[in-house]
Amino acid sequence: MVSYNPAVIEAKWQKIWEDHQTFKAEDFSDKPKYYNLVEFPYPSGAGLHVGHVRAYTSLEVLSRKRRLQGYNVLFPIGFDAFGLPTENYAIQTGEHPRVVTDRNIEIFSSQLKKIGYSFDWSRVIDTTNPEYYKWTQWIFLKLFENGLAFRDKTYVNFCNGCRVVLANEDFREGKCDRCGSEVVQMQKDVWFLRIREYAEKLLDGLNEVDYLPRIRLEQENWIGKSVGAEVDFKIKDTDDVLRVFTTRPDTLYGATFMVMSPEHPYLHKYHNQIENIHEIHHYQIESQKKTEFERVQLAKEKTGVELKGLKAINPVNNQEISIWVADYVMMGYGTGAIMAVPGHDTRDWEFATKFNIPIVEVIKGGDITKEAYTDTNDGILVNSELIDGLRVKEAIEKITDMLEAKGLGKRTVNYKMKDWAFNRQRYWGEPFPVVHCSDCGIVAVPEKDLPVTLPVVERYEPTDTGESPLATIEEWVNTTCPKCGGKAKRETDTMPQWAGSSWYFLRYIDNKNNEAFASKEKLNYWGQVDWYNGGMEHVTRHLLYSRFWHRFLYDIGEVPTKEPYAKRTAQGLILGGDGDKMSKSKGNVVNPNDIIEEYGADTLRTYVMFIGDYEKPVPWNENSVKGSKRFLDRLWKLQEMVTNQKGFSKELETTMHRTIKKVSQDLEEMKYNTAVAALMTLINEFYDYGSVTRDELKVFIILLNPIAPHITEEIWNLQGYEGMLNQTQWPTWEEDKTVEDIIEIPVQINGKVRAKVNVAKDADEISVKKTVMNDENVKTFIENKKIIKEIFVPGKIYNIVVK
RNA sequence: GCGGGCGUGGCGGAAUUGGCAGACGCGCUAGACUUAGGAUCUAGUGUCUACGACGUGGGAGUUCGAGUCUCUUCGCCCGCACCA
Repeated sequence: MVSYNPAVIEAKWQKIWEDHQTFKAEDFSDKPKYYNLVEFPYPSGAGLHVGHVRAYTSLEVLSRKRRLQGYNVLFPIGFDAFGLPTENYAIQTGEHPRVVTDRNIEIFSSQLKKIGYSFDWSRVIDTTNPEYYKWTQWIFLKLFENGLAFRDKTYVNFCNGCRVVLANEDFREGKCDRCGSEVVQMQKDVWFLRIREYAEKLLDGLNEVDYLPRIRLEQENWIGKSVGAEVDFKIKDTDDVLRVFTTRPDTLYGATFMVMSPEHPYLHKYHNQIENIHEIHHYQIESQKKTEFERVQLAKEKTGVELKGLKAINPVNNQEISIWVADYVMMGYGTGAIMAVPGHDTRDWEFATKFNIPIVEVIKGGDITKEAYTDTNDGILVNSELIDGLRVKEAIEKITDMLEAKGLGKRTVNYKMKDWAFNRQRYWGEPFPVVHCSDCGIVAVPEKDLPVTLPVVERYEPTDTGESPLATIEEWVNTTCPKCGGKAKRETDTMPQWAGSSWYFLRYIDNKNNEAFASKEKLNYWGQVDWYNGGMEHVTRHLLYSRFWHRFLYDIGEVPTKEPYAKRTAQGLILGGDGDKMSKSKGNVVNPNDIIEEYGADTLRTYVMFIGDYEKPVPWNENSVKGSKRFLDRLWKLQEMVTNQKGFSKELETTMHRTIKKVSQDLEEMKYNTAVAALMTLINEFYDYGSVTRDELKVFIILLNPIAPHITEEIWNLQGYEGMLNQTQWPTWEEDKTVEDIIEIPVQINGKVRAKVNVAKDADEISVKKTVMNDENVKTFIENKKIIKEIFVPGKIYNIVVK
C-alpha cells in the first residue's frame, strides 16, 4: 500500500472541490438553510496565524457536518481590509494601500485554501472594494437621513512631534509610539452615530438570541443601563437649577454638597458670580492636561475646588450646601454634576473627608466616621423626615413620587455607552458621502452618485492640521453642492474600521448585487446568521455596532430580522509554546504554513481541534502536533485491516453507536477535543480487535471527515465507497445500542469501592442485591458488621453503609 | 474598586452534571525490530512509608457518596474602570 502523503492528496482534493464547486451555497434550495459565519480577517502583511485556524476550523467542521446532515450551508469568507497597519506600511514604503491590500488578500486566500476550508469562494468580499463600500456609504446615508448621524466636537489624540492624529492603539501613557513626543487632546468637529438611541433595543434584543453568557454580559455591561432619577437643585440667588442624576434618590437627605465636572457649562455661565474663578480656571486647565491615563492612575487622591459665591439648595430640606468642581465627576455621564452623599458613597466620602465637609448618615447599619456605608440593599432610612423608617426600595419609590409631584425631579434611565465617534483622520477608509456647502450646510451625496471613491494621493500621512491626507487633494475636495449647485467641499475624514464590518454578513448573501446591498428575496431566504463565531476581543464593540446597524436596517424595512446573529460563540486564544501571547518580538509565533508543510493540513486541523477546551486559552505544543499526525497515520494503515464482514462486529457494536453519539453531540457543543478523543479511542479498539469491517471504517471516516476532510475523502475513494464522501449522509445511532447488555458496576462499602459486579443493564435492585451479596469481596467487608443503609442507583453504583 | 471566569498528574486536558478521578494525547521508563532512530510496535506511567493508605489550590460544611453543591480563604486570568 502507498504510504500516507498529505501533500499529494490534499492538493488533489482541493482541486477537485474547486473544480466541482462542491461548497457553493445555493440560493433558494429545497434543503433547509444554515448560515455559519466566522469573523473575516484583516489581511495583514504577517499572513495567517494559527489563531485564525482555531477560529475558522470550528465552524468549518460544523459546516461540513451540516452538509452531511442535508442542509444547504452558507459558509463565506472575505476581508476586512481598511485600516491602519496597511496605511502605515504605505507611509513607510510609498506603496499604494490598494496594491498592498491586494497582495495580502492573495496571500491570505492561498493560505486559507491550503487548509482545505469549505468556504464558498464565489461570495468573497473585500471592504475596500468600491462596489462594497458603496453600500457602506449607502447605509451611512440612511442613518444620516434618519437623524442618527450628527456632527459634534470631540477630542482626538494629536501627536505634537509627528503632527498627526493618532488612533488609541498608536500611543501609550501619553507618549507617541513612533516619536515619543507628548500626545495631546485636540478638539475637532467629527461624526457621531446615535447608538445611545438604540440602547434599549440592543438590550432587549439580547433576549431573543443565544449568546454565550459571558458575551451577553459584556454587551450588557458596555451598554451600562442604570435606572434612577434626575433631581433639580436650586442655585441660590439665581433662577437656575443644577440638575443631577442619581440612582439613589432615597439618600437625598444625606446630600451635603454638590460636584460639577470641570467641563460643566455653568462654570462659564456663572463666571461673574464665582469669586474664585481664577482658581477654578486653573483647576480646569490642570485637569484638561491630565491624560486619560493620569486621570485613572492618580484617581486615588481626590482633588477639587469649592465654588465661592455659589450655593445650592437641597430640595428636600432647603439646606444650603456648597458646590465644588472636581475631576472625579465626568461630563460624559449623566448630567455632568452630582449630588454628593458622603455617608453612602465611597468617592464622596473620600472627598468630604479631605475637604472637611459634613457627612450625614441616612441609612442605618454602618459606621460613617470610618468609611462610607454602601452595602445598603436592605437598609432602613434615618434622618430623612418623610421617608424615615422605610426600606431603601420603598424610600426610592416614595421620594421619587414626591419629587415628580412637586416638579423637582423625574425618573430617568442612563447609559454608560456613549454615542459612537464615527471618524478617522486617515486615508485608508471609506469616504463619507457628504459635502459641506457654505449655503446649505451638510448635504448628502445623492444615491445615484455612490460610491464616493477614494482618490489617488501622493502621500498617506495625515496633515499637520489634524486632517486626513484627502484634504490636500484640491480637485477631489472642491466639488459642487448637490442641492444648490454652488461651491462645496467634500468631507475629508474617513469612516472608522468598524464601519465595513458592521454589515458584511449581509453582503455575502448577494455579493454581486449593484441595485441593493442584497436582494429582498435572498435576504428572506438566508435570513439570520445561524451561528457566528469569533474572538472574545470583538464581542463588545464589533458585536454591538453590527447589531445596531442591523437593527436600524430592520427598523427602516431593509432586513427581515431584528437581530443579525441567532447564536454567538468565541474561541480561546492560542498562546506560544512558552505560555505567553504569540508575538513577533517574542519569536513564539507559529505559522500554519510550516505545520502544513511538515505534517499536512489534516494534521493541523485535527490538532487545533484537539488542543484543548475550545473556549479557553491554550499553549501551542509542537510535540502534540505529532500525536495528531500519528492518529492519521494509524487511520491510513487501518486500510490493511479491512474485512468484508457486513455491518458492525458484535464486539464493537456498542462502541460504534456510542462514538457516533458522542461525536455528533460534542461537535454541536464545540467540545471538539473530546470528539477527537472519542475517535482516537475507537481507532485504538480497531487495532486491539485486529480488524475493521467496511461499514465500521465507513462510519469512522464520515465522523472524522469534517475535521480531516482530505484523508477521509481519499480513503473513501480508495476503498471504493459509492460517490464522494461529501455527498453522503451523517451516520445515526441507536440509543439502546449505546449501552452493553451486561455492565460492570462498582460496589461501595462506607464510601470506598470494594468490589465490582457484572449485572444486566436494566437489572432491578433485588437481583443486583443478590449478586452483590454473593460477591466474595463484599462478604469479607461486611462480615460481622451491621448493614445500616443500602443505596442502589440503577446502572451506576451499589452502595452499602455498615457499622 | 466593580463584574465574570478559572484552579485536577511532569504538560494539554477528561469526568454521563452529585455516583469507579485522571478518558484521549504529549512527555517519560523499559523492551522488541533495526547499521541507525527524532520511524514503528509492545508493556508501564497520580503520590506514598504500596496486599494498604492518600489524592482535584488551602480550611470547614451538607450528603450513603463531593473535582462537581454551600461557606470561607489563597492564587491566577479576562472585561470595565471615579458611571453618581
